[in-house]
Amino acid sequence: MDRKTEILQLTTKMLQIKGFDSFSYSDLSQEIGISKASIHHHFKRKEDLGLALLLFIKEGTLKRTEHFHDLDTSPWEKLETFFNMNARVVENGTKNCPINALQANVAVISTEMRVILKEIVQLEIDLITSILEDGRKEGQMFFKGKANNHAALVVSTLRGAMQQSRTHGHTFLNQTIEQMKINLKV
Amino acid sequence: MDRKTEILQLTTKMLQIKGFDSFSYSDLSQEIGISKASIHHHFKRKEDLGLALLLFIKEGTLKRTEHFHDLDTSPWEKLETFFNMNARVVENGTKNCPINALQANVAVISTEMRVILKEIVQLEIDLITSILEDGRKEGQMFFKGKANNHAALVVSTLRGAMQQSRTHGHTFLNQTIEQMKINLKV
DNA sequence: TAAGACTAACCTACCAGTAGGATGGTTGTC
DNA sequence: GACAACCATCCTACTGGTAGGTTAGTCTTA
Repeated sequence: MDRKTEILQLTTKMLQIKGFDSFSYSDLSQEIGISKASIHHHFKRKEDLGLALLLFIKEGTLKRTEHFHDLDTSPWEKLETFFNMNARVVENGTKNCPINALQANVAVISTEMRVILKEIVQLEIDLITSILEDGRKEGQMFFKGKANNHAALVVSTLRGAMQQSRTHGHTFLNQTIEQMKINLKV
Repeated sequence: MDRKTEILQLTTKMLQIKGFDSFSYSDLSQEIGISKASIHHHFKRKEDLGLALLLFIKEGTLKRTEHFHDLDTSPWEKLETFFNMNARVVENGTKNCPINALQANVAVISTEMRVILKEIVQLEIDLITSILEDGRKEGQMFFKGKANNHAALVVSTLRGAMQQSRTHGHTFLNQTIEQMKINLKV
């Protein structure tokens, strides 16, 4: 793995634990074991690092989204996979969801970063929209109103529960996901 | 209004805009128009300020919760008041919900702060639980499973949507609240 | 030999926090 | 009423430390 990717992965971790404004180039350099100036060599300014991070996350989200479309499983299985993937991110309790972390820090990140952040969230909403549409079409899922609106609700709930789990523990997240599933049953 | 309260109110605002680690005593002193040392006089360390802030927020939440119990309105009206109150907090788009901000910063706040933060969230869940129970008992609301679990879901959704509205705008929050209300209709 | 990766040493700006003192109002005592 | 003791509030000036960022130069590899 190249250094740039290594830095981006560590940055993701730092973002999840501390937030964008609360980790430093010094933190990164110490953990990786190279000098602070070396991090600056790869990402001149923290703003550049932030932008690269967002593109890194977006790429990952895009790949996962495409993977979902290729899957030959039922809407229910897809939805559950999506929930499990997200639950795993905050599993050990110390890490926040990167999207949540960035949205909380919206005031201290650049406009460019904000644009990509919005695109990432939209990718997820679109994915859930198509899963919900398929689920309803096949008579496996039930919900009122437009699929798009309900997808926005599902993503909001998941993100909110991931955040609440930081104080209320991981079982809180699992219970909330369970309740969402109960609500979607026909 | 005394200085201490003035500082706490400004701290709440700063927390909402920047996050707990990203505003400084210097920020506070400049906005209020007294010296940095004077802020330290009132709150010796930032940790003390943080703790006082949590107690300040908890007191406010407690008062509001009690106010709800005294209200002689329908469960639906209560729920709507609760939603509107929260929506107003993030209305102009620059401010985050303080609870969200603190949960995102859980790693950089003290254990004492975390305990109170959890209590505040629990107060809200308990309030919504009783509103939902009343609503179902009176045949005005419909939801599956336990009221407590659905309340956790409602609070998570609201907090999540408040956070998402930072990138997706205020209409996103309104639509999500609307979808929640649709789901609760009999 | 040229480019990429890396480094020590440094810069300025800002951070939380402290020392020591000025101001002005309140309270107790004669 | 006058004086002293006090106390909350505020100030200037400072500390040690860390932030993001720069410079000028070395090492390594294709």
